[in-house]
Amino acid sequence: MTSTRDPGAAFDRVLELTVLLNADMERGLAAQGLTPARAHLVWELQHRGPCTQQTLAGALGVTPRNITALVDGLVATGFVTREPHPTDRRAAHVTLTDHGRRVADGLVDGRAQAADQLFGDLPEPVLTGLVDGLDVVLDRLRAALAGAGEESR
Amino acid sequence: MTSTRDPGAAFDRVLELTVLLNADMERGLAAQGLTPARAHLVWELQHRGPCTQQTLAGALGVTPRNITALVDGLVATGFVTREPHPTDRRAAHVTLTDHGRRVADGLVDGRAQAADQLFGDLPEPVLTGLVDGLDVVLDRLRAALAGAGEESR
DNA sequence: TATTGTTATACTCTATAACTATA
DNA sequence: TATAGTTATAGAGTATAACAATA
Repeated sequence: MTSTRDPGAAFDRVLELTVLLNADMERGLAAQGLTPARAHLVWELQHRGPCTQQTLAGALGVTPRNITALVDGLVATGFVTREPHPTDRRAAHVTLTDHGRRVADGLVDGRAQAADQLFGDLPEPVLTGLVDGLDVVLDRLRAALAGAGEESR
Repeated sequence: MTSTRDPGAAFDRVLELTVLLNADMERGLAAQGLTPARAHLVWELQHRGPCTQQTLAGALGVTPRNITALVDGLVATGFVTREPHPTDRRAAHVTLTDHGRRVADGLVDGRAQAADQLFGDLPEPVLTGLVDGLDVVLDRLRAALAGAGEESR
């Protein structure tokens, strides 16, 4: 018999949470006319201000070529523009449009609302227990990933 | 000042967990020669036994056309075969190869190991607190998604 | 007439490699 | 010579629509 307090049960819950959370976020982004990859770029842009595509490639962890494609899409849909870089004529300055900035603000708000909807008004011991548990699991996961990174070096 | 026990902090942890977990799973699957979508199909196939592409389309929640592509890829890489359906000559019976079955068994094991690595040997109050918190959050999320589904009807 | 799977077409995300313009 | 971004090419996942074979 399987307990609801064994490692497998906890893992199942976390997996379901990731699936549902992902679905929820994609739905919200699509309503704004954004894909997850494009939203990520918009998000970075709002936090860093206008920057080059190289910078964005580093921030998103993808190739410069991929950034070209993402920016193309965001330009076509009116979220960003490619401005001339003030000092380097090779580079482009990617900049949020007014619309892009409004949507980006909405993403920040939406994130706060989602956090509140899911975790607001939790009885104090429940929230504390959850956060403590997550911290332990996150530490273990980071350690495991770092170890795997070492191996394949 | 932001507490580490507010809704935003909990949400941040959950998001980081989903990102890291996803990266870890993709890495493991890639090592087996599987993409997430193909692994999902293999997983279903192992739990249901041989079945038609229509059935798989329903199980994975994608279009039949997409299943054609996924099965093409899995046939090419030796995980499954398309057998003639015993009774319906229109349909294909998608079946795991020996290799596919071995890898699928490995996925099941890997999942159990991951659960143990992340959640095994947790102090009882921590595991209990975590599972209780996740249950509450999952309920809220399911309710929110159901509500959103209603609206767009 | 309805169902199963495929061909045709298209969009998105992603990568590598070769190339252009500029530093 | 090195860097920024693009063109060229490719693979994977996803979708809709039209069509063939079979039920």
